[in-house]
Amino acid sequence: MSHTTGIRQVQKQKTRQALLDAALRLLEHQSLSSLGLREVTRAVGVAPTAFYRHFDGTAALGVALVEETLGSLHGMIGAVLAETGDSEERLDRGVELIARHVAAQPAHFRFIAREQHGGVGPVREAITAQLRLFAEEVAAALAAEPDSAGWDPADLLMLGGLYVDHMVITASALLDAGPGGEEEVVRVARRRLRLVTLGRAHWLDEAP
Amino acid sequence: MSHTTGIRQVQKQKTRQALLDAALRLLEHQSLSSLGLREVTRAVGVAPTAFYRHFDGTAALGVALVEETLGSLHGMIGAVLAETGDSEERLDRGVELIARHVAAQPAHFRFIAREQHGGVGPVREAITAQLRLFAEEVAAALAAEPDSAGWDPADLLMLGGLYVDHMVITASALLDAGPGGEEEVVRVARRRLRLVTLGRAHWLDEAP
DNA sequence: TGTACATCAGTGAACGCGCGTTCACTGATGTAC
DNA sequence: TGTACATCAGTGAACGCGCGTTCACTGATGTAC
Repeated sequence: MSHTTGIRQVQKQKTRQALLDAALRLLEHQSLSSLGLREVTRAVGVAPTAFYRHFDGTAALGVALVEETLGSLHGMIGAVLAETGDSEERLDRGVELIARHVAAQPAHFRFIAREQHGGVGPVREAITAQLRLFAEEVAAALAAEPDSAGWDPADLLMLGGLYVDHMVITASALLDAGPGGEEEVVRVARRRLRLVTLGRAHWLDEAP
Repeated sequence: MSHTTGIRQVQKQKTRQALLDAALRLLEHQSLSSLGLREVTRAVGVAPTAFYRHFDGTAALGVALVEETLGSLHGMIGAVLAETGDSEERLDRGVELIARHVAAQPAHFRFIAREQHGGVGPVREAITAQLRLFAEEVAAALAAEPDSAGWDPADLLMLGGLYVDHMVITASALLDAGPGGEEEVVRVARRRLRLVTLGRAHWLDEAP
């Protein structure tokens, strides 16, 4: 049986986390494909070779960062959308939730936006898979609403994907906006969401 | 007075274009920040030092690629949107226009999607500026339609930006989809656009 | 048209540098008895 | 509890390699007269 609280495991975990943190900081101003293994270990203060005790290479570290950023978010968006209140209130809360998360972990979301279409295949695939999961969660939350009666499940997934893509775009726009421009970004993001919600309300008006 | 058709200028232009073409091909599987100057000159078959006769560095080459990709597209989208026919027809044509362009120049659009949030500042800024121009052009085209009577110009720009972001997302999705998945991507993209158009039709229903 | 000089796109050698990866190692932590 | 051995996270030297950039150059093209 393995001790999960042994000094060794704790120390190893600490070093691993230090590597992730240092990499994330370095990735604020460059992309993963140009991040050097030695750059990361130098920032942490360990020998370059120590890196291999934790990751196969920088691509594997990138995949771990994807998990760290998006893994903890599952369920949160669905929870907000499942709250009571009218549509407008809920989407306002959704935008605020995203704004809060982005503000709390800006570097994480910068990384996701940057690597979503970046040059490192495994990382790109990990992000795509996570965002697909979010789209499905949002679709499931939407399906539970009375407004969604009569909707094709594929169209609900389409809508979920639209919300998720909007989330990523908003996060990225918030990061690109200076400290002063954030309010404007949030304002436009809300109006975009309202337009989508209006379209949703009239989706079944025409023949399918 | 400078001869613009001199043998020298023609040859220089050819080499410059060869550098751009080679770089674009190399960028299909990596991002600009990891692209090496020597890699590009090697692919073209000139000495590494020849690169400096044309570009300050790979960042400057990236900015030139942005211009090459998006510079020629101005006006085209606005022209499609300004055509006669109902909204649905026009947006179908818009999606087809994008699909055709992406299919015709896949590497160019891969590059734009990849570097839109990439690690090279000047390139990111060039792409943002070009996309902003597109959003304004779309907004201007929309403003000319009877449907847009009573719309706040800022909201029209919001809508234009929504269409442009959707264009980029669709282009990227088309590239990520295998040869078989393209139809599904186009189908979903059309439904997303229809939903946005529905929202647009009911935008003025509520009090502003 | 012919000649003499100027321009400048592309060359090739050379440089110092940081990279990723290998390897045998060390010494603290963990385990068996 | 104490001892003897096993594990394994982190070390540090070493390697070959390709990188970006510099520099003085070459020779075809361009220009002046």
